[in-house]
Amino acid sequence: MKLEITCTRAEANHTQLLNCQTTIQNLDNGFQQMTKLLSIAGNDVRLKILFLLNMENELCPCDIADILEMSMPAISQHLRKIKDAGFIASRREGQTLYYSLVKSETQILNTIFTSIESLKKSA
Amino acid sequence: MKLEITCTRAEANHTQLLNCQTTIQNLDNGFQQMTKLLSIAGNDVRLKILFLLNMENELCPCDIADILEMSMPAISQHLRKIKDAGFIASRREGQTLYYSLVKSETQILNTIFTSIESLKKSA
DNA sequence: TTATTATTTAAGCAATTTATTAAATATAAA
DNA sequence: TTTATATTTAATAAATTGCTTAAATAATAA
Repeated sequence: MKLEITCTRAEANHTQLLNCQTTIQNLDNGFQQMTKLLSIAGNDVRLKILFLLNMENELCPCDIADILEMSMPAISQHLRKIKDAGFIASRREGQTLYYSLVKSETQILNTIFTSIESLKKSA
Repeated sequence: MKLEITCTRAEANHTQLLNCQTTIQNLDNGFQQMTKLLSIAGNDVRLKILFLLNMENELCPCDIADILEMSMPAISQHLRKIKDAGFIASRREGQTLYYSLVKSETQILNTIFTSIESLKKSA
């Protein structure tokens, strides 16, 4: 495992830096998966969609569009992105599609939702 | 609080939708702050920087550039973005700037870091 | 079949992101 | 003062994001 040192300050501990590099590389899978979740949730609209699905169990695109006062295509495209990432699933009932959280993939979101609620207090 | 209903399906419970809208609006401050954190952390490079700062307590831009094998300006611009958001701080020691996490603002990240580490197992 | 409703998809576009390269600061050393 | 090192800033440019509008599906109702 190579480590190109560009910084010449004495304090730079090459062993420390190499160790950091190894750790980051070993956790590559974790970083990839977590970045996927956070980049999905790191958008105002999508975070609200995820929160709402957690709160209401399932909602159709139309409900979400009404609640967030946004257009259907805008919501639909966010839903598609979240679904492609595997964090929500849909079931059809007639013309209506119901979206819901894939619980096994979204455990970390519970911490985030709780935190959002607690941030209210300090407002 | 108005609610424009665009969906005509019978199951759509207007009270439920209005309640959702109220909840989302009441938590506006929480959503804003959480979106800020998640949009910062929802980038591969920045998530790794935050993880490294948590692991090593403080690092200079040069260390981070070496570890992640990226250019100094690229790292510097990520650091600036994280710092502008208030999640890291810096102290100067001669020519070197040391960056570290602002603990009070990054508690939620601990859950995320733990999760990254545990995702390794299932790889 | 035709019309209506729920939803998605596609095309286009403005705004944002993230890297690169080159130039500017800031501190320390010769 | 001149030079070197650590870092930031600025100017681009390519890629991505997230909306809009219009068209395409899919299921239901008339």
